[in-house]
Amino acid sequence: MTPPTPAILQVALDAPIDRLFDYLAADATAADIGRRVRVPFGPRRQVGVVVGLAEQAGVAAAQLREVIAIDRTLPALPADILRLARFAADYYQHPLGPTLLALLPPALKRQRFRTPGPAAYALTEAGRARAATLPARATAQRRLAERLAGSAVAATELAGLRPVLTEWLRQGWAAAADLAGPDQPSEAPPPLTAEQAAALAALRGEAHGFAAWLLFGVTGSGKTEVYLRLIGDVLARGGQVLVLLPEIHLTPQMVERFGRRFPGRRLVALHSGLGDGERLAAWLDCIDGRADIVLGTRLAVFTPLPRLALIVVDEEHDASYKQMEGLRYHARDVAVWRARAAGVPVLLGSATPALESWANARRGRYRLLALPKRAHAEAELPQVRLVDSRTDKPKQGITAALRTALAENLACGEQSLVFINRRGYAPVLYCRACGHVSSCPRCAAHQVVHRHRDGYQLRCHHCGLAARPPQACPACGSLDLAPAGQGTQKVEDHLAELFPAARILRVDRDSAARRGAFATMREAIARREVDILVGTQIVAKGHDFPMLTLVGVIGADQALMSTDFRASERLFAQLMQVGGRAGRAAHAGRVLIQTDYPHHPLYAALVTHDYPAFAGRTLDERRQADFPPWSYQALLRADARSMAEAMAFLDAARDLGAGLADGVQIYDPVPALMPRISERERAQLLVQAAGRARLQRFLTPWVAALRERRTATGLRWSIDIDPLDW
DNA sequence: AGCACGCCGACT
DNA sequence: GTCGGCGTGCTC
Repeated sequence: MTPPTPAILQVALDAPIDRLFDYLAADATAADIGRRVRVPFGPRRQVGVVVGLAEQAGVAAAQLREVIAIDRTLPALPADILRLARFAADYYQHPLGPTLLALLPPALKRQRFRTPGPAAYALTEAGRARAATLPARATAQRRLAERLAGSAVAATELAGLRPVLTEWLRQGWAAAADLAGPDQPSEAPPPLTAEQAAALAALRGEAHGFAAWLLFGVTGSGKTEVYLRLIGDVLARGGQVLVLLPEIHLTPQMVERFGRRFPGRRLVALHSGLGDGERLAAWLDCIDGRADIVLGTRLAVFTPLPRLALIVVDEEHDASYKQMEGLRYHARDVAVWRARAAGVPVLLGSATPALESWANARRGRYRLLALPKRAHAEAELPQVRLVDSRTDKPKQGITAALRTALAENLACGEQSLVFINRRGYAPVLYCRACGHVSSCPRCAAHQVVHRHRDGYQLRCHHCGLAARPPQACPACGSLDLAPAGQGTQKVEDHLAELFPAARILRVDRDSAARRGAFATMREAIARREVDILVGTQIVAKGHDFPMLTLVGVIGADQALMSTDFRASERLFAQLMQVGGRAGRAAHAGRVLIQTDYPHHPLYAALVTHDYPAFAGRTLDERRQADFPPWSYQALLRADARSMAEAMAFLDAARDLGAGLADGVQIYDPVPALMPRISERERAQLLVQAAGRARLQRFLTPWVAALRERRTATGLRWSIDIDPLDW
């Protein structure tokens, strides 16, 4: 009998090479596909994932090396996740290895195949007997026995008792256990409105098999309640549910709400704010099928879930679903693909759907469900008023109309929000003598004035460079320098002058930067310890502030001037959201928007809360210009020390693509909207086609050819499919 | 991405 | 005379 030929493993590695590597493994079987392996790679060792088994290697036998170890202690990545990764790698033109390794929890990318211990421990019967007869001097053992006396205890709470625990486990006095869910009754669901009931009935009618639903519901219409009801059905049938949320900030609130509704269910939060250990434990709960509900940010879309039966994407229009580097995926789109592959429904929810999704609903690819009214009958949509800032000239950014409204609200003891999407004190430092403005030495951007200790600091929002403000103008020597325009800090100062008795809180990335600061601020607001909030978009996203009855919007107009064709879509969504903060419960709300363009159709649609009108008009404009969603785009970006180098690469790329382009339009390379960041000159090349398939057929060979070429030193490039940012 | 190999300037 | 600059090429 001849010994069996050693199997050859095809391994995906975290190297920016779009290729698999073959290794010898004497005892490997098909069951190892999806498992982690440690392999020698050049002079180093690397962790990879087995993606296939072969009888023959693609390289000469002499080149083959043995795998060092196969990790058989952890579950292998299931086939559906391998397929999902392959789809994402192909579609987003990213090598498979880095794609696969990006979807593993960071703890699993490390060399040592350390398996995490059980999540919780409990006493065994023998342990209980032992505990009763412990001698008094066995203090550590007594402490352990006391901790474990009740129900199971989480491993993380047994720190310091580790050695004793190990001994007790060895003796069979303690054992791994499941953490018991809190033993409380589930919160009674609120009654449904007629619209919610209708949406739910439609969803329930087709709860099996793939379908993509767009749940279009105004803020406060109770989208979450629809999710919760549907999730309840799925859980009752034994399914797992994946819920995607745009921001880490939103997960604690949602986890709490889901936890109250489904107290006996295993709920797992998955986001980048977790420590490596917690993240691994959460991921293992998912892949092993213990988790019932997974709440997570975009990366959670790749989580293995053996019983997956429903995917929900909340605030589906949110741009934070798009990854901006590496594998530049859009979690909503990946979710739809995954749902189709898994044969389960996917529910996309938003008050202001992405125009891509709206168009998909109009084309019949997604089914539209609408919740046009607020859930509480008494809570009317906020009244939106435009303040003409050409006639009511703002002082320090605030018009008389807004000042009066703030004073009124303050007098009634109600909360107000002043929304200004500009961090810092003022957007620029300006020389009144010659007109010079502060600019970053490393970027093509202005330096923003920030308050700093007792004075000011100039900061670049692109590269982070901070500098002391000059005494005199660097251009003309004049001493007449002044911060120009408004930022959150200046508005905060000005409001403090206008309303000395008011308690003012600024909420922006700077003030919320410290870990937990945001939660602390949210609690202060909820306890009504704040009269006026000043904030950027960070406050606009999905937070309930029931006492808030007035929202003032400053400086919205600048988004109307943007060259980015998506700027107006973003502005509309942002203003709808921030307006939705006003008057959610029983209090009616008011929104005041200061603008020089009170007749602009975008604002007109806001006043009437008419997203469909806005979307319809904007889609028509996009169709005229042949922009997405009427076309599909890919953006090749390059950066180098000089613009000429970046452009030369893109010129060559364009020439390389010219022969491949079939039904694909390749535009000329142009400098990026932000042509210099951190002393790197940036340029880009747009490729566009009428259909996804056409674009893909072009991109695959083109990007492969680009990767083949050796690029000039110091030049970096990347490809972004369905780019959202210019 | 790392990391080694390889061919030209300023140092003990 | 070497130490080291980073250009170029490879990793089963």
